[in-house]
Amino acid sequence: MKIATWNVNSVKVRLPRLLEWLKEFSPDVALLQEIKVVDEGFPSMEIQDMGYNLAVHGQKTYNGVAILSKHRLEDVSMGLPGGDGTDGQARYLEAFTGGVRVACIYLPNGNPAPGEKYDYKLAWMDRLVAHARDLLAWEEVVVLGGDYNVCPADEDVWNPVAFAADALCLPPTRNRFRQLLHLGYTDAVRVFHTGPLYSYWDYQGGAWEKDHGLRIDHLLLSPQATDRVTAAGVDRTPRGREKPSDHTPVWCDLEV
DNA sequence: ATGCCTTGCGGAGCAAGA
Repeated sequence: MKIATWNVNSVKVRLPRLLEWLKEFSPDVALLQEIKVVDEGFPSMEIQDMGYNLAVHGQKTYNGVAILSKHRLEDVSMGLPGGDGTDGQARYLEAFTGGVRVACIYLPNGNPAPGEKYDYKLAWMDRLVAHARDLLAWEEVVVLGGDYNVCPADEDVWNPVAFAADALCLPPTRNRFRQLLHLGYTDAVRVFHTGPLYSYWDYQGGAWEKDHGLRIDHLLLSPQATDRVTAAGVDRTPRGREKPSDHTPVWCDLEV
């Protein structure tokens, strides 16, 4: 079962890229972030025609997440628990599909740090850690995938010195990501690959051509999912195409 | 030091991204 995450940076603009990638890569489950549309604006027809069921948690202009699955989507819930209903940003969507519980995460960027935005990021991460802990009690095959806006280690940054004070790399950010690992979640890509590996390249300054990237998109696996993972990686192909997203898909294969 | 690019919104030039 192939599960992939991709920050598409506007599902409307990226629709041709998305459709060709779905056809070529044919993931069983696709977790999309930054769709930047309200639910009614989502290109449901085109995607359903390719054999996918949909769960959409949209928002006007910013954010927005969606889950695409070839399997039935059950137990769909919008929003990260613990927000007291005050979280107006569409950044979290969860569902059970094909025997796997999947979360689609668009974690706040947090820049500039320090500041209100960074405080929001850290608070959001604390809520994620708490929810991730709760999920473990069910002993399910869980995949927490998405744009984490976290570079877990220096090897995930093309220039660690330049990014040392960035919200994606600051110690409080990395500490919270590490809490997820300490709970028992596994960074799928790092099971199979060592060394520098990126999932995002800035549009500016020819970052893609110079391979000036960051690894900020992740698939975290519960112990039950880790037992079943057979492969994982980054699919760089979509980033090199016409009108690309600045992110590229990250995927894993589970034997379920 | 700043902008570099891309998006949405709205119909110019910001805000936001990372």
